[in-house]
Amino acid sequence: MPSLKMSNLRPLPLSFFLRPAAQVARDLLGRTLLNETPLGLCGGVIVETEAYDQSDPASHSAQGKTERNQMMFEMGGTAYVYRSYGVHWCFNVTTGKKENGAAVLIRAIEPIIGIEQMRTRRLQTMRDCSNRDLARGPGRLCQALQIDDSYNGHTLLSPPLMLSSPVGFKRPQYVTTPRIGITKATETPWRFCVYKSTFLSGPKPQS
DNA sequence: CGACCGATTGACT
DNA sequence: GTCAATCGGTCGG
Repeated sequence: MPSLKMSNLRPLPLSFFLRPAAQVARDLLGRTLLNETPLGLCGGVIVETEAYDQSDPASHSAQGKTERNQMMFEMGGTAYVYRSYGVHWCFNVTTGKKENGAAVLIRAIEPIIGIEQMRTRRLQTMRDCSNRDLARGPGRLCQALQIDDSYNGHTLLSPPLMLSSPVGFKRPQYVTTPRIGITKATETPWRFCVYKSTFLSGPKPQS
């Protein structure tokens, strides 16, 4: 069984998030995303991220602030949670200073802690769910970790929802690809994937 | 106001 | 491979 000591439970500091989104997206690979729910701690290791910023036509922030995207303009380290296709939640962490309008979408984790409670939530909409499918994709990840709009605007610098480093953290090898589901604009390679992880969403980034 | 689209998913052919 | 679910944003009339 995974150890509860997988993470030191110290959140990543504000300074980590006060950088360009692409840098933060890359450096979040291999970190832990944890949520303290009524059923206990759950979470895992981040294996896939995407960066968005205000100069990017595909970003929600490209057209300025609205009621829906306002949290994307909060200080780095703030949760931005939005509804996708009217059905799913997607979880982002903002980067840079207030009003910067940049964020990193967390697209997939390798589940480590609280696997049973995550499976319970996923089975509410699935007949069957392998460990691999618990949090592979932004909507699935939010359901597994019980992240919804009540977390929108919440700081990630303190519990219950936190980003931190696993014990003995080392930056993993990674690859970049075009982002998933983007049809606007000239696409930039702002999707970051842990090399050869089996917990990635979408098409395989390497042969 | 109505039509269409999207940083998606899951069931089905 | 196809397609529906479901809702806020955006754009045209």
